[in-house]
Amino acid sequence: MHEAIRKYILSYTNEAISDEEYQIIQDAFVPKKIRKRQYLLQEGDVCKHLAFIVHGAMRQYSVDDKGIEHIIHFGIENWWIGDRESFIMLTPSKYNVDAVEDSDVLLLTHEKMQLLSDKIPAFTRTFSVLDQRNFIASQKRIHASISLTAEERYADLAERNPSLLQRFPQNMVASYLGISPETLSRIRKKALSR
Amino acid sequence: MHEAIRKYILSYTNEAISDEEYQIIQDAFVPKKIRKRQYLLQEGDVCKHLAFIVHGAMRQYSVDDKGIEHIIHFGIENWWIGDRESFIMLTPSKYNVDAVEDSDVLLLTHEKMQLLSDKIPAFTRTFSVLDQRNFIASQKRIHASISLTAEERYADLAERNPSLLQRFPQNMVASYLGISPETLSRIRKKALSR
DNA sequence: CGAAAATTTGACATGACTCAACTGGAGTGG
DNA sequence: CCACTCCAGTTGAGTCATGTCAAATTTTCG
Repeated sequence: MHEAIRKYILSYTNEAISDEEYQIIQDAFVPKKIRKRQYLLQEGDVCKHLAFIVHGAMRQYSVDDKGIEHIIHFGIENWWIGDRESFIMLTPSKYNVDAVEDSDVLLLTHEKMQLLSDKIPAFTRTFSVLDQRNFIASQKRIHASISLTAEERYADLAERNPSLLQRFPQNMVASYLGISPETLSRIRKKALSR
Repeated sequence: MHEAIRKYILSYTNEAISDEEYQIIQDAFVPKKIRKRQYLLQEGDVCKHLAFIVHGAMRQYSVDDKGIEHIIHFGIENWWIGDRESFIMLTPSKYNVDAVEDSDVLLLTHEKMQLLSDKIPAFTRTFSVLDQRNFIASQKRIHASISLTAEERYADLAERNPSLLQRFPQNMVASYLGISPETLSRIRKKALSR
């Protein structure tokens, strides 16, 4: 299981990881199985762990006054999930995180993350690159949301992240795009006839 | 002018900066004046500098096929501006960055940034905190855009960032919120009568 | 197989956009 | 310093994209 995180870090930095370092990493990450529909984080709790998804599919979402879910983040293999705001600030989260498929994750607490950042340069670099990529991805998503129509946003997602469309049910994709399930259904129908 | 960046870094890390370090920092940042309407970055160019705004107001935006501008980022004193994607990936930018008021900025190239990251721990930490904050801010903006109405998004911005409303003309605020200037005008009128 | 959930479809409502006209203030040149 | 222009902002009318609600259909899964 821990092998996954090793490969992941190696994919971000081309310098080697020593056995000692690998040991530290192995101690820092706690493996956990999360069954479909089980929560990793519930609204109101402080997000104590970031989770590295080894296998499975998860989502981060809020629920509004009307009981409607708004998905702001999907996670599949080799992605991280968790509420960064709550994790860093130690404030109660406004979000829920749960599993959409049975998932295997590696949990990392804030303290362990500090530890890794201090002791393992390759890890520091990995996280800094990750932050940058996240920033860029967020920027793209914001741009899409203020400048594209629902239809264009769907096409954009289909092109950029086709795997998400296969992995998550359509109503969740609609929520992620910020449109109603009915609208997404109609958009897809229209897209087929091309 | 460089004093501003020193104060800025100190506000992010409570450890001191030595005179040598300060010298390195001073060498890394190139001051520049940018007049209102002048470009810092034009679509198609690679973003060679991130700019730290010492004084002034700037914006980052794209222009669509219909010639409509979509503002994805505002910058005022003590904020950074530039297209991170282009800056990091060295790809041509899809965005323009220009000054909304006469501005004083400090320019930082990618190489200088690497240099500072390597040599000055306080700087590394500053940037890592900054990335985290950016990530959190982006997350909030995405959440707002998929779950709130135009009216709620305006109220949200007015509460979170009132200074932007005073600094930037209304049509730009509308663009930033992803709504038409007319709609924003109506929303404000409605908000007044409360 | 049967119940529950997801998706599709239709009819209708509405928030936001577009286009156009009007208003007022800021900047410019004579 | 005034007259003129220009641009931002406002307002109104009509349209369109997307949402809402409800019913029908398909899929999933116990």
